[in-house]
Amino acid sequence: MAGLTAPLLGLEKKSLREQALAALRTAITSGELEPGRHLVETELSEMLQISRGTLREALRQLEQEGLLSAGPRGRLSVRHLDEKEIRDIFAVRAALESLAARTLCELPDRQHVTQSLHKAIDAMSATADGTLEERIESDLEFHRTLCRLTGNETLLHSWQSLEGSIRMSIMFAGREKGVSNMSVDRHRDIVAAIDTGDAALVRKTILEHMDTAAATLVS
Amino acid sequence: MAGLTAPLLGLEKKSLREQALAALRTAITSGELEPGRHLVETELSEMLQISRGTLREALRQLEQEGLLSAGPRGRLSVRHLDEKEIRDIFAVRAALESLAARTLCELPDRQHVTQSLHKAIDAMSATADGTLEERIESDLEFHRTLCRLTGNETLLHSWQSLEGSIRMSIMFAGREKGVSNMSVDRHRDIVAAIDTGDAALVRKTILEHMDTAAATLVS
DNA sequence: CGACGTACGACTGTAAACAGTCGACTTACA
DNA sequence: TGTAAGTCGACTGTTTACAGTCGTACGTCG
Repeated sequence: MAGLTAPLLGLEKKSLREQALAALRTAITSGELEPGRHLVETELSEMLQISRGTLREALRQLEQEGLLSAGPRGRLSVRHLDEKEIRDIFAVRAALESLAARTLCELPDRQHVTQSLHKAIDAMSATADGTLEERIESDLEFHRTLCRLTGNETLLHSWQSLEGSIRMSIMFAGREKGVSNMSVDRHRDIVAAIDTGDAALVRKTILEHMDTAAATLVS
Repeated sequence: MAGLTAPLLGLEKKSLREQALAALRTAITSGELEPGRHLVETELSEMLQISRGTLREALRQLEQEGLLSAGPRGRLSVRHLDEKEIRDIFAVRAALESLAARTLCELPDRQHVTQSLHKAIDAMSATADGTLEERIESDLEFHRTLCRLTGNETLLHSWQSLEGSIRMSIMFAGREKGVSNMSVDRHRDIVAAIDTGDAALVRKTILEHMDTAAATLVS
């Protein structure tokens, strides 16, 4: 019975709160709920067919993820990201992923690490001709894997807290700029650097990658 | 009428949710709610004299801050930190504060920055003979200020998301180890490094500071 | 004409009630 | 005696209802 993970676990029904959370995240990053838009609880709750109480729990979570900003009297609106904020987000992201990469260098079996990362890169190649959304997702998947492989749960959690903001940055700034910034080769460079085990090189590679990405979005 | 900020804003009553949040944070970090303890919503809500709905919103927030961990069926318990997790937390903290310090180096007016930081250090000196809690608070206040002064809201937010975990680490691991790790001098070194504007030096100083702190807690 | 007041509408804050699920304990039966 | 079915209690998930607050539009009085 061991090793039968995913398929059987399909029975576990996600709570409405989680479903609402996912739906709202998607709605926001897809632009269906445009930045600056005021969110009215009663409206949303009947759109999503859930009660306000349940909705509010999801909203709190989104608020803390930085996708929503609170105005006076608890008034929520979709966060608007200006160029400075995007730069700031990517600076934090760079710091986190830099830590991740450095940590991976010091791991005993880099074998498994680079193998997993190559798999993620292959997934990116597969979506290279897909929609913007698909390419963004596989790109983020790579970077999330980078953090997960460190085994540092706190690091992964911090990164995921930022993930929504990152996705928003790319989607909005990227729509006009015609982002092609998610090159597969760049990611191979990162893995190669990790493979060498040279922490300084890895750090440098990641920081450059982030700088490039951020510059593409705001320039 | 301009410039009359703080005193007049005293009227703003915090919502019950925020009060509950603060109360629970305190209860957890003070050890009143010991690690591993199961939290029962109905119990807490009547302890705090608030409804479950309001409480649940606060719990979601604490969950995301990493102070609570979710078991099966949404069962919440106070998170227990082992030594690896403490090291992981401090690694992320180091990455964030390293970014903060580096950013401060590149700021136009380091005058104002170092001035504010010296003020925070003075506050630390003032509580040097106080209780463990007081010293921890003034220590965290210094590091929070470090992040705030960068002007990078995302950085500050990420750091604050970690703050509860940091406080927990110090309180629990520190209780037995008799933490004296919050030396005022160490912090002066950091400010001095920032004052030089040498990013590499600053980074090194911060990382050493974090290493020392983490080592004190887990060794 | 302008300042003040007032009634109404729109939302959020908060509370209380209902429903479903899991575990523990008990009981019946082989 | 051991095992399976059944019942009870304890929680969480979710919904519905109520209260309070702020803005707005309109009306009144100076």
